[in-house]
Amino acid sequence: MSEPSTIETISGAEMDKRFDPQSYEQKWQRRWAEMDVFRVEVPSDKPPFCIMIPPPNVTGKLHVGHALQSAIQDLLTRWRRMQGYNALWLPGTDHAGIATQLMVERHLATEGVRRQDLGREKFLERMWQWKAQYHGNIRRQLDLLGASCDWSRERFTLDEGLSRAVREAFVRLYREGLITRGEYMVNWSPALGTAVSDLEVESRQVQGKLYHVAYPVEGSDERIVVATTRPETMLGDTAVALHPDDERYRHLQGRAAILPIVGRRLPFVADPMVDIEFGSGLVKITPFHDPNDFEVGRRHDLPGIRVIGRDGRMTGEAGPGFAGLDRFEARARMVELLRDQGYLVKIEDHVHNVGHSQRSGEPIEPLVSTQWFCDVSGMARQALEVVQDGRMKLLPESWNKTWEHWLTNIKPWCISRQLWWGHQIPAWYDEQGRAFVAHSFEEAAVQAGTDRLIQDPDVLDTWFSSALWPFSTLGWPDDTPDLRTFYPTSVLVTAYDILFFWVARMVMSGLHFTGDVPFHTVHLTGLVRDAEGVKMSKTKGNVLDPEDLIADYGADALRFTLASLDSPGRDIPLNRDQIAGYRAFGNKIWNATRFVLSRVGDARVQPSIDPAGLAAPERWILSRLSRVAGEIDPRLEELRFDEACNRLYHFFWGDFCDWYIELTKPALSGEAPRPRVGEVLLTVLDRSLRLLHPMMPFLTEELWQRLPGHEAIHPETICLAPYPKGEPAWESDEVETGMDALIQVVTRVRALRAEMGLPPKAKLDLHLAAQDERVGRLLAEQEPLVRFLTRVESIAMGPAPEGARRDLVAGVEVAAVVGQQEMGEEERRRLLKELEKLETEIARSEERLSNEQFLSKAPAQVVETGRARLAEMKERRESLRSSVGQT
RNA sequence: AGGCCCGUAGCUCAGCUGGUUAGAGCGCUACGUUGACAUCGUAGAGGUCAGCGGUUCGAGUCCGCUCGGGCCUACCA
Repeated sequence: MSEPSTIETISGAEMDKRFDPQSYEQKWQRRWAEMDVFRVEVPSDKPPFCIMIPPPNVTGKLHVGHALQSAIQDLLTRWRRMQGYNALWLPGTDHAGIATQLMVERHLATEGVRRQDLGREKFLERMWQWKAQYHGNIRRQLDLLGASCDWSRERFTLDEGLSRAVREAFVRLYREGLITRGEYMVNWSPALGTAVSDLEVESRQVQGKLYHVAYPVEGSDERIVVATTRPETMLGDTAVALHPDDERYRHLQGRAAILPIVGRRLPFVADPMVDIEFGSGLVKITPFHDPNDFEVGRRHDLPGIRVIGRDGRMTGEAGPGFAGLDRFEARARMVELLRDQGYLVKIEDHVHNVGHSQRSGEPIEPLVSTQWFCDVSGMARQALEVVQDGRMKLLPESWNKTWEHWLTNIKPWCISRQLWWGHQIPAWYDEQGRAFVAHSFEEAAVQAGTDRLIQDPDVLDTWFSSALWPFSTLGWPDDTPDLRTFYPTSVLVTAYDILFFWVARMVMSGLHFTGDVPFHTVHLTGLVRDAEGVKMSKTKGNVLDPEDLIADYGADALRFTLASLDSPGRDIPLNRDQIAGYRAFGNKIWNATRFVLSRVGDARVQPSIDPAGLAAPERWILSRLSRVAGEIDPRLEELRFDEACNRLYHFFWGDFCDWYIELTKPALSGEAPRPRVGEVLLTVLDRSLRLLHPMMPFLTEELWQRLPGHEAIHPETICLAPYPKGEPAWESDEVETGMDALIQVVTRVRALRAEMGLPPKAKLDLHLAAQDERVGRLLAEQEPLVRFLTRVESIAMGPAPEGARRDLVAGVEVAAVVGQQEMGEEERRRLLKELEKLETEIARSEERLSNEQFLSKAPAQVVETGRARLAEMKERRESLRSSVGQT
């Protein structure tokens, strides 16, 4: 796809009028790769900065959420790199156990093949082929975005290195007694044929039925009533529970009920789990098919009966009429039988929550099963602490409570999965079924004293390996230079929807295995939604594909859009209009550069500029640039990408293009020459491009390479040029105040023209009178500029003549003389309306300024500005009155 | 049931520790095209900051309640 790229000289101002991102974006991505600019060296004198990519599914496709996260990660990495950090963005992918295996199984199904037909080995071969086929997609897409990853350090969770880390972690936890194997109630997904963790179960509200069933009491004519949403589980009942304090059922204690249909004896047990208020206050207990009942069963030593199997069908133990039936068919059958035999008391509609398998969508079947569990309670406490004591920051902080709540209510993590794609559990069984957990078969064989061992067929939850990602990718468990240099990493950027799946587990395992947090800061982004704020989904057809967006608008526009929409604590509505808006910004930057290059003659970019000897417009833009540059680092340090983007956008478009470039025109044309305008233009452009580079890497590189003299900043690439900072020597309040007045005067005159309904070319004479002497001087010096920008005939410095239309802005009285022009009715009405507003404003201001409380309690500064404001409003009122009064 | 977030211009959103006249983008209106850019320029219209109460000299901002919307956690059979 790529013709060999040549390093031709890119200069000259023969630029197209419209910019075309396609023409240069991938060229630069290739060239950066050839120059190897993103590879980090270790050890290094530079301070380390490191971000681990949240590894996407190795065979997946990046969605806009990935694009958002990647844009931010790349922004941070490029910014730190330019600041002189040894900045590593480590890329990689996840094997994504269930998701990927499902994909391949579905693919096989089209050939009429099941994985069981192939057998484990052959099936895994297919999996690896699949991985090989799609693996390149992720890199290709990240390249499209302009990601500055160090691909020499790319990792995959099933790589040998990471697999070793997984085995090491497993063995350690096992030896510490934190990983155990046991028979417990788990969330079983019949369609997937595996257990899943609590997090992989999503509860959905379901319109169901509540069946009230009569159970005879043994040795009497009494019948008690129990309620259930799942009558089919009755077949596995082994008790009926009541609350120990429930007076109504005191007489039942020590006795038993008889299970209808089956006739089994069900002892009554007293357990506080029963809610006296709900239903009859009696609960049927099915220890093997309900998580609560499982606990009750344990407490009372009740037997369990497995009536539903792993395939979701009734087992032989369910009895002849049921064995082999699907669990939902069994429900219908049971209801029918109960009704026929007079046990069914009533059926009510009942809205309740039912756990569904997140991956397959079907209802979870709670089953008792032998699985591997990880006790994370101790690690959870540590993870809680590091947020509380500030060793790790969650941003936005509003997540702290959720973090706390989840970690304090955490249960053992079921880590085994009945799948083939993943890290096979490093446990081997001898012929007696004893388990030996070890790093390898050999080690297990030594422990067991035999090599007649069979490895546990199950694999680990995908998130088990992801939990080790921040350090396994750096070489852990070995003590590597990378690990020493980059761990703990700097920032984690991810969406809040995997806070528990992934972030919490990384923190827990990081603290446990390395004794340190895996990252200092977690930046939780919102979820990207469509223009209406609706979650994107394939079925709704509202999915925006980053590749399409890049093709339509360019990667830079997409990146800038995403970064500016990343406000804390909010989901992100993305629409094409916004991206088009930032593409226009790219075009603006392109054309501003085109203008500068075509007009600056021999001038060159200056590494530094001494403002002494420069005229006010030059000193103004340098001052503005310095202030904006000084605002970017703090914003990026706080991860406020939206604010950083907005400031740069407004500086470049507003200050630089709308004003400064316009201000240079009379100077460049020779109409009103000023010193070193070209140098200033180029230097401001250079720094602006550098400031924007982390957000818009391609465009800024493409343009920066064309600036004469850019080599003095960095010989090769803007990627490695220093990130600009504020230049205190450039900043001047006086110049900014004066130029601000000039800008406001110009704006006011233009508005006057429009208000008076004057054609743009109608003659106008201007009188300007500044209250501040320095402002007056600046206006006088720049008189040709003001004339150029306002297109007035003449400007006189001094008080307004009789009959002029007067106004006051920024302490400057602006008076326009318009020949015999009469004031129109419309304009007169507008002025009167404005005067009226001004009057109420003045009244309010006077009231406050005469308030003793305000004067004594408010800070002097506030009182001061209040007074100045009042004075200005009064003057403005005078001006307006005279304008209105004279008609 | 508990927790969290949100309600600011027609739309999507900023507004930091309370302090002048509440901002942006898009959209809308009028005008403008002999050269940086029509992916543009100039000027403008548009908001009782969901509601009520409180704290304060001062509240979009802090506190309480109400209404409306969203999300997350939870075993009510």
